[in-house]
Amino acid sequence: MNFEQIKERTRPLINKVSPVSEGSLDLVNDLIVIEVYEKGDVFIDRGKRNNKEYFVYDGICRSFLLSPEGEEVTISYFLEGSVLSPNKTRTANQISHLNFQALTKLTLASLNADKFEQLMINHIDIREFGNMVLQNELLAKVEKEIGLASLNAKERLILFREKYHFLENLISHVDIASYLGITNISLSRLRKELME
Amino acid sequence: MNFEQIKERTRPLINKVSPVSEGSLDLVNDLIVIEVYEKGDVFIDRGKRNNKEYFVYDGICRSFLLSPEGEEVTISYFLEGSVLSPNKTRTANQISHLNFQALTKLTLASLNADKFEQLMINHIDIREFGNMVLQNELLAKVEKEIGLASLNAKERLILFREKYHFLENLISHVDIASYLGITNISLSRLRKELME
DNA sequence: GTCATCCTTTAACAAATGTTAATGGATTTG
DNA sequence: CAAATCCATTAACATTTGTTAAAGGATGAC
Repeated sequence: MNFEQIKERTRPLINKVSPVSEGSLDLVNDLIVIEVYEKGDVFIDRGKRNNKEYFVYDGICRSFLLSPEGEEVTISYFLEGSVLSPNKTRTANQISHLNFQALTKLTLASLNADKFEQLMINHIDIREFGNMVLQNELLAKVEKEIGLASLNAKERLILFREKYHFLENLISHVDIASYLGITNISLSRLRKELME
Repeated sequence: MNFEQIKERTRPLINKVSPVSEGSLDLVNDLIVIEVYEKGDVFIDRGKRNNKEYFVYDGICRSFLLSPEGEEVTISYFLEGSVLSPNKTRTANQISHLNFQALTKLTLASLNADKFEQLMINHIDIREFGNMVLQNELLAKVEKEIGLASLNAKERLILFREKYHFLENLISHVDIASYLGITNISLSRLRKELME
């Protein structure tokens, strides 16, 4: 992928969040390195060092963690054309506290997080973009939290479908169930119930 | 409260998160305005403008939202000596998407968020502090999310007690139950069960 | 001090969700 | 093509959690 191709992929992705000037777009694109992963690959490991920011060009991935019982809990899904959680929010001292896994063939743009932070400091539009990513991230978390705290599983599944309808036929139901906070058996029951 | 008194209150609060130089501490303290609220007061309203950062000097408060069914859901508790969620994470266009309520008599240090952001941009130690606040905020959310998604109510209550043991005799059980994602009747049952 | 109010507990029953195990379909491997 | 593997579904039963209603206890108003 050459610079122009990268630029044309990055532009709508950034502008969807918070538009930046052409010059700022160039500065961001200068940092981009393309990474490609296969379905199932874990590309960020909890406990390991990571100092990158990521844009999702193609494919779907998820963040997950192990519960105290050792089961994988899906925290978030990230779709094509979205921005991964900001580095600062998923690392401490550059050590990741989450795992990220490709759920399909995955093409990412990765950027050095320190250099991107410098761009944020020096350019108000890039800063605005970064802050918007952060806000959206938190908003999504609060929404999910409210769902988990105040809705039953059926209502959560209905909301999930509104937001991620296409995922249900694409992604393991075990993953989706852990995202919804239920077992995959319960998920299966609810799917049946909602078909009638 | 005079400048020196404010400074001596702010110093440990900030240093606990990420230490800053004496000069930076002065710059932060220059922005501080003291606010005092009574138990029950809602001091940030969802949908209303807010452009402040806050430190909790004394007392306890919570953030909450209304569920689709119109019930209050407690999102987080903030204790004495802690920093409220960063403005950027709880507002969009300066409009708050959360409510914040004093659960006891409450003394807050408030700071203009734009001026504080400028301090973050210009001073690396203040920026580190701000970023640490952000990280801690997200970490707490992810922890809670995992709890809600993978533990049953009894296990969540046990974790809550480890983290906030003193709150249980101080705060309405209705609030705590909504934080745990259960009804107050269930909470009462679990309390009894855990006493035996 | 008594009444009123608010909060917590308890009880009885209903509904939702979990657990374990078996089944069936789809996909991959050899 | 057959065997093996993985995943979703189903069933039966146990457990957890919710709902509604009533009762008890604490607190504050008058």
